[in-house]
Formats: sequence, C-alpha cells, structure tokens
Amino acid sequence: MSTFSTAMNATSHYQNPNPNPNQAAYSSTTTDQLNELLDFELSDYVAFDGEFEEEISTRDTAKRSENVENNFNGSLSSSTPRKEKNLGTKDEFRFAFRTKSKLEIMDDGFKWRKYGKKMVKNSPNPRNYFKCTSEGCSVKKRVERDRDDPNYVITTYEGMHNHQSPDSIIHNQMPWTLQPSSSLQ
DNA sequence: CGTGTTTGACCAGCGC
DNA sequence: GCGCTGGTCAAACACG
Repeated sequence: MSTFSTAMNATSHYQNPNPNPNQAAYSSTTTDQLNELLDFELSDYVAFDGEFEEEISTRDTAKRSENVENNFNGSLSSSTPRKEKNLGTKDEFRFAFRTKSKLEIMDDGFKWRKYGKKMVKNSPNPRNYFKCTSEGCSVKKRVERDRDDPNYVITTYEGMHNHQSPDSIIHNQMPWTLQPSSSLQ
C-alpha cells in the first residue's frame, strides 16, 4: 500500500473528495455544516494513488474486525490482494469514501449515467456503476452499500473530471457537495 | 420522442 | 484450460 489519506475525523482541513483539478479548494465548509445541510454523514474517505488499487469492498471477510466503527483506518488492504486491470494510465486517479446515508445516490453536482449493476461476492448489496455524462469526460464511480453497516454507502470515484461541475457553474455551489438525490433511482 | 435505467450477456484477469 | 469474479456493453424498457 502506498499513499492514501483518511481525513474523516479531521473536519478542520478537508480535501475535495471529488478529484477534479479544475475545482478550487473549498475549505470553508466543514462536515458539520454539510451534515446539517444534508441528510447524511460523510463518515470516511480514502484517497489513493495509482499504486493503491485495492478496493474497499474486497476486504477479506475473515480478516474484518468486528470494530467496523474504525472504518478503514489505514487498513484497507485485503489479505487476498487482487491485481486490478490497468486503468489506462498509471496517472488514473481513484478515490473512495464512505458516507452515512439512507440514499445510495449522491448528487455531487455532476451528471452521472448508470451503466451497470452487479451483485458482488461477499456483499449482500449490489454495486452500481456510473459514468460521467459530460462529453469527453470518462470519470466513473461505483456505489455500493457497506456490507458491514447498511447505513453506510461506499462511493468510489475513478478518474478526473475534465470539466466543471454543471451544478457549480449554475449555482456556484461546492462542486463536490454530496446530496442525497431523490431523482435518481 | 428523447433521455435515462434495467438487466442479461459478454469479456478480461486471475487463481487453481 | 477452466471456472469464478468484476466490469462493461447494449437492447429493451420506463418515464417525462
């Protein structure tokens, strides 16, 4: 495992979970503020570079601690590491975080098109696959419920947006503001 | 009719 | 080589 960061408990400095280099930093909003605005809790997020490709959801069940509340806490690696297929370039950015939400679909300001849904091993919950619908933007995200705690939703972003969030342009809001979206599914 | 979702089929990587 | 698994495709479908 190489570099990754867990910053959930650090509400003071907060990185943009939406890997978009076009976006400015929005340091003025805290998770508390978000939690008030939104009906979910951004409980954990993990950014990892190209070398750290192990998926959260592939954590070995047998190795799982009963203390789920520790979240990932730097121990995301699975005991059965599975080499993932090349993401195209090693520069491909991946980013996962976990939110406490009743809704699986977060409106993060970008427009997503669902292109797949799959039951995955070791999880009773299906995984949903989304692509950014913006032309020329190949960012993908995966959304699934935490098998340990169905109250949590695990979202994994893959790639960088090459455009601005339509929502941030129109409403000048945080481009990565995650909002439960009742309009989707 | 246009847009987005659903879902079964298909493909590639990996372990045995 | 074969089976398992995760990821993607695309036709069919639903909905406004």
